[in-house]
Amino acid sequence: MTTPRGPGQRAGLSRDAVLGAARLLLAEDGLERLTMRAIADALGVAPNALYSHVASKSAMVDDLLDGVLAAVAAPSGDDPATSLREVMASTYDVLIAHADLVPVYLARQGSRGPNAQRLGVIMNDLLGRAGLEGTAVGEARRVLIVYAIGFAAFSTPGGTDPAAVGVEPARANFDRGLGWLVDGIIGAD
Amino acid sequence: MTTPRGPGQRAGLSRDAVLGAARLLLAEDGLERLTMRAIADALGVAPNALYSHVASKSAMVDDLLDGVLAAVAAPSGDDPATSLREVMASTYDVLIAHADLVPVYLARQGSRGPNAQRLGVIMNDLLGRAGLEGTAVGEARRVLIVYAIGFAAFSTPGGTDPAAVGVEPARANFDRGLGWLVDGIIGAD
DNA sequence: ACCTGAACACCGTTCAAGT
DNA sequence: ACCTGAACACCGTTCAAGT
Repeated sequence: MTTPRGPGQRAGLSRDAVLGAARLLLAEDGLERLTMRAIADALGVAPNALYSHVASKSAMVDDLLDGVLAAVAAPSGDDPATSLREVMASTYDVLIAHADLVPVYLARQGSRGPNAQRLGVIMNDLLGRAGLEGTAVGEARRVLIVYAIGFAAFSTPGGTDPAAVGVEPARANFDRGLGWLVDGIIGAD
Repeated sequence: MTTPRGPGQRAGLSRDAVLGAARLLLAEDGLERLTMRAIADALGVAPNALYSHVASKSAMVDDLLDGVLAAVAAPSGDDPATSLREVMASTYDVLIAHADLVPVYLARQGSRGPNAQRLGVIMNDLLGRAGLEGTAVGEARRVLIVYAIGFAAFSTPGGTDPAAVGVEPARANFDRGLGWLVDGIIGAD
């Protein structure tokens, strides 16, 4: 019922509005339905109007990925091993809450955005306080990140997981493997 | 220069020919260029001709995924822990050799094909011989599978890996984390 | 600067033919 | 049964406008 816009008439769009619509669409319809045209539709604009606010779909998805990581809680306690388990478990929970994004995350080998960097610094600090030095820090960090994202990818509720036949809930399983890794990392120093 | 075919004239296509062309295209041009139309082009047929031999692109990719796993070597020795490390390392190597497929693998939560099943049986046997029982078997299996595929996803040569800054080669890193996991799995029984 | 209309170069897939 | 031509319902993105 609204009067259609002609060329040059503002729609009140913004970068945040585009990202918000994208997040909503992703949560409701999943990754396959996340198209520039669907986002534009949800915002009531022409598809190409989005390109005034985001450089490309790929760049937009990158921002979506890093934005998710903002919800990862920084650990609070003193013990590095406990904190390490906490931050990885929080990462896992956040990823699980955005299951559709996880394969994309893997495909792009993680994020390089501000939130990913923040988590990297936190992990480096914890690993250092746990006694690791030099290349061992990056090595352990990679193992932990790989494990958290990899496990999240295999814990999405939708799919029937071949590796999960007759297995306890994924979260308990995740914690168990995480414990093995953290013990190995700290013991192996 | 070849005489163009009309409708009804055979092109000598087969299911294996289609899969072979798909594999070649994937190895040469990567996943993004793996389109039904490109495969048809490589085979010199119309795009829809492929649908006489494969049900859909998705089913074809599933077959591609499982086919890759045929190259995973079955372990030979007697010690279950060593065999476990061997079969996971072989899986990792095979996945690395097909880096483009790894994110797809994650997105589909593994394969349910014959090769994936064969590996599952091998792992169950090894874990059983290592002393695991009941739910612990599936649990440990999932952790190992997740770790191998997840690590492979983060080890593709192309991308700049944020978790890999100042880190030793991926294979040595993989072996190290794998050792922690196998030790934890067997020690935790 | 922000938006539209139209277009370009693609996709996977289906359907009605032809042999 | 196997293949083609044509078409359908999509994609992301660009370019030349208009205000």
